Amino acid sequence: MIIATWNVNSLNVRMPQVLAWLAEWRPAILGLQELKQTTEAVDVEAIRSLGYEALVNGQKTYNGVALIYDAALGAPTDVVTDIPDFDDPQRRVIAATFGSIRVINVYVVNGEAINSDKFAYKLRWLAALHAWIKQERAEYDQLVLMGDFNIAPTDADVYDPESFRGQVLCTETERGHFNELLSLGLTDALRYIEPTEPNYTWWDYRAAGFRRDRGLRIDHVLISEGLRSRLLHAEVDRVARGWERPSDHAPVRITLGAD
DNA sequence: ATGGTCGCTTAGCGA
Repeated sequence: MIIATWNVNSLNVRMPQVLAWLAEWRPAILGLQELKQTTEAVDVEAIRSLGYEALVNGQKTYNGVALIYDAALGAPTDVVTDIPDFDDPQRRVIAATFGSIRVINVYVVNGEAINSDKFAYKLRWLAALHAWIKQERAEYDQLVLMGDFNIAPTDADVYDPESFRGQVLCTETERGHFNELLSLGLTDALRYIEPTEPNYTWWDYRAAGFRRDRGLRIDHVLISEGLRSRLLHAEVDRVARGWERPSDHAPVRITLGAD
């Protein structure tokens, strides 16, 4: 089974691509970020027409996340749309349990610049996420934490590490938060499968970033031990990033074998 | 060369 994450940068614009991608890859579960539309505005009927259902946590203009899942999986349980005990008007979280697998889909705060209020918000957000995931890890043996983390974990995940040194997405503080999540017993699936390839997931629209392969690996799929034993494959789908009118992010998908 | 391009909403912000 395939599980995937994709920052679509407006679901309104990207819905045709999402539908084409679902039809091509038939993932069991697809986490989306940056819907930029309200829950009510999402065209769930189009998703249903392909045999999928959707859990949506949207808002107007900014943020917004969804979990699209194969209807054959049946109804998910324990749906969560907020980090517990963390007051946040921004819609950045959707989690649900599908059979034995707990899936948490996040759109981590970008943070703008290291001296900004948004960066302070990012660090508070990551601390709250860690506390929550610690609890979830205790409760669920098979857990997926995926999404747009807005963190490049190491210099190997950056096309020009020197130019990004100490900059937002690449600070040691953010990388520390990412490593704290791994310390909860999670494995970076793409790094596990591909230890050395850069595997960028985001390229700036500006200055022909994709054509020149000036990218960062900031979208991740983290899996618990109970799923690492089932991990067969992990891959960045650069083809979708090359489509007409693309998102600035590529999908990341992992393949799990049978229990 | 210190910008560039998208998307949302309509001049400026967020990424």
